[in-house]
Amino acid sequence: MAHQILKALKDKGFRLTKVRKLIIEIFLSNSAAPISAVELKARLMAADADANKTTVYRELDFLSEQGIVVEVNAGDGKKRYELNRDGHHHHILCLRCSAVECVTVDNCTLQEELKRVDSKSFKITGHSLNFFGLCEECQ
Amino acid sequence: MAHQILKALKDKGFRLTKVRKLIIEIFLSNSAAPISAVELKARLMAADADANKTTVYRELDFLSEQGIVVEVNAGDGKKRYELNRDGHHHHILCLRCSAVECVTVDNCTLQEELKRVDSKSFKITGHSLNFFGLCEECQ
DNA sequence: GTAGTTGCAAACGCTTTGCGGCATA
DNA sequence: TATGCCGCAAAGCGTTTGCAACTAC
Repeated sequence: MAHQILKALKDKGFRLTKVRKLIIEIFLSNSAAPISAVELKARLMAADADANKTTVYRELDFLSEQGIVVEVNAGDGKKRYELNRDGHHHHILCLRCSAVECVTVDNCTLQEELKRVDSKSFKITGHSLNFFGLCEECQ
Repeated sequence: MAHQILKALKDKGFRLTKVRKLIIEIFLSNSAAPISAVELKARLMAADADANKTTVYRELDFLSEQGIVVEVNAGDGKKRYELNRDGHHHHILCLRCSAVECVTVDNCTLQEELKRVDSKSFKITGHSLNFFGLCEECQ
């Protein structure tokens, strides 16, 4: 799993540093929810790989540019990232604790809306759907 | 139009200052797109009512608490606000210039998704749907 | 007069940048 | 060794807070 990503990076001439490998590993083993830079830094720390926050931000930027992760906007002022998986999905956000969860919507009914909206002057390339509410703990 | 809002505020014991009245006026005459604090400050300046940025932020907070405006998250790190109108609607965002437009979706088909999602541990109270793309000028 | 409101300055949280040094290939 | 990567410090941006002065009612 990780090998494909690592190999692809190496083939492009990028280096496989300790931090980079660990971050990719963390993303691979963290399918549940998008994580922020601060959270990622904490995870690295917990894994005995204390990386500077600048490095974390730069690495997230890098992985995003490489299409390995994608930015997820939770609307709480923090950027979050998750693995760039194939499946189109959306997110649920807790209004109190800002927890984020992924939701798989079997058959995204937004396609009709998209067509309707696209007739306007805007050229639509994508959409994001967020559900807001309270998670189990915060209810 | 404005009178109702102003009267309601006055009845609650809040004061109708020059800046507050002007901001409400600006929101009323600006149905097209949600605006940010910085944009609002610029509009005030243009109307010969130079308000401090702190005041602008506080006033937006206040109007939001009073339910007169609602926060709109464009995902560009800036909070935006629009009049709290009855109609449920969504937004289109330009990926290049961050312009925001409102879209009225006749019959929001998200209700089914909502029910499906609500069965999970999250207690869903709302949702936000944003379309991304390029506006006419940026294409 | 008394609360609600304002401006100023300073701080905040998250993110980015500049630069010298380090380490992967 | 050469380029990519790193940490540190500092700055950037949008936003918030503390405090004293002000003003609408």
